[in-house]
Amino acid sequence: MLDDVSARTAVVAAADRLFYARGVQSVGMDAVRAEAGVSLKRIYSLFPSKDDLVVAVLRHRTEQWDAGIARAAAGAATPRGRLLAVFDFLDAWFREDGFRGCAFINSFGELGATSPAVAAAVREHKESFQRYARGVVREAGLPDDVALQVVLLAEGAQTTAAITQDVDVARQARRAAEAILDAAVPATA
Amino acid sequence: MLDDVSARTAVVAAADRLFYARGVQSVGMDAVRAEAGVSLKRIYSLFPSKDDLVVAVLRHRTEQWDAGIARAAAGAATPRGRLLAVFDFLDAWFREDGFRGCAFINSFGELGATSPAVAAAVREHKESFQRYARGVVREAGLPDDVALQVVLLAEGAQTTAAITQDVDVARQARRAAEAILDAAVPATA
DNA sequence: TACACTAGAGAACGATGGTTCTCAGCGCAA
DNA sequence: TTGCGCTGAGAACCATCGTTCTCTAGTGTA
Repeated sequence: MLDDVSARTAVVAAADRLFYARGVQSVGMDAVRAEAGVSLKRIYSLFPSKDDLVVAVLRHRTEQWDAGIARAAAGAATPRGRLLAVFDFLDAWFREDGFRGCAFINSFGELGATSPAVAAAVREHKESFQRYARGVVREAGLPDDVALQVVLLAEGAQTTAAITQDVDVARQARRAAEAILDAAVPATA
Repeated sequence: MLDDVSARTAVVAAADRLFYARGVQSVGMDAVRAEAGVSLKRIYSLFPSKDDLVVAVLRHRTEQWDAGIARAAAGAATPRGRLLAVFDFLDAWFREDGFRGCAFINSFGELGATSPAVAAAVREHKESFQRYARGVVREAGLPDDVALQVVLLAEGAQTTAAITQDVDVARQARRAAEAILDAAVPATA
């Protein structure tokens, strides 16, 4: 028998896999039960409703995202390098089997209009990413606007890579980000 | 009584409004019937299945998108201006009531994994937009890569504007595009 | 008037979903 | 051993959905 923490973890991981691969509404709670190996009763004692489970999955994804970005940034010596590392992180992700775009964007499109909790979780995640970018941009001594511009490239890369399956997207996004950063540094070339 | 063409148009328009506002799976065919004022029997004689209706809605959106982009581009004298006009078009759109992101991205996230027809329609639309950008970029005498980079900004702007409701996104995307274009012109400042 | 045909309203159908309930089995305290 | 409480498996429940069917009313024609 699993303790609450392990059961919770198993359910979230299973739901994440299924929701990401097929979309939330295409996956029944029974499929989650089967994938997680945790009874429906238990799932509903851990999460009051499917909506709460979706939110838990998104929070879990936020943690993974943050960790991935941090790991990529750790290899860079400068703020500029840390910003561009985002695109190397994306590049590796886009090449993974089963990559299907940004789970937050997908969930927002599917449920944002009908579930305020999901919409809020998505917004929170995207705002947190923008805050992160802004922090690094400031370290680099560049204006805040640059952060949003780089973020736009990262977001666009995610949806475009998902839809077109073009494996080159992250590299192009990185080069565009370089151009934006170069243009933003006070003319000291 | 409506002839087939008018009925088709009414159904597509109604479905478009509902699907865009709430997501596809959250809208039943009965709601489409009520909104369009066309009987279920008629709808099913016009579209073999909901999936086909979704595809028809997407094709209709593609036409609207193309027309909007063309209209925006018509006011610009240079290829560079036509490229940047995309962001003015987006800016006006983002400010509309009920703006909820790109219908193609939303549909792809929701149905891309389960409906090959929807996935194909979305891919087609995005590829067509990339082709358009590539054409204008070539007119400007710039390398193809620039087109994809500008497209990434436009895509990122759409999802970010939808999620954060930040009204300034299109302007920032435009400025980033300017930086990319400037960086791409052979150094003749 | 009688008839054939069509279209719309909405009931019906079969499937599926989220959520709850039942029940049989197990561990454990006394 | 007896009985209590908890658990998992899955049936049950109720709503909803996509799709089809029925029935009624109206139209045009002879």
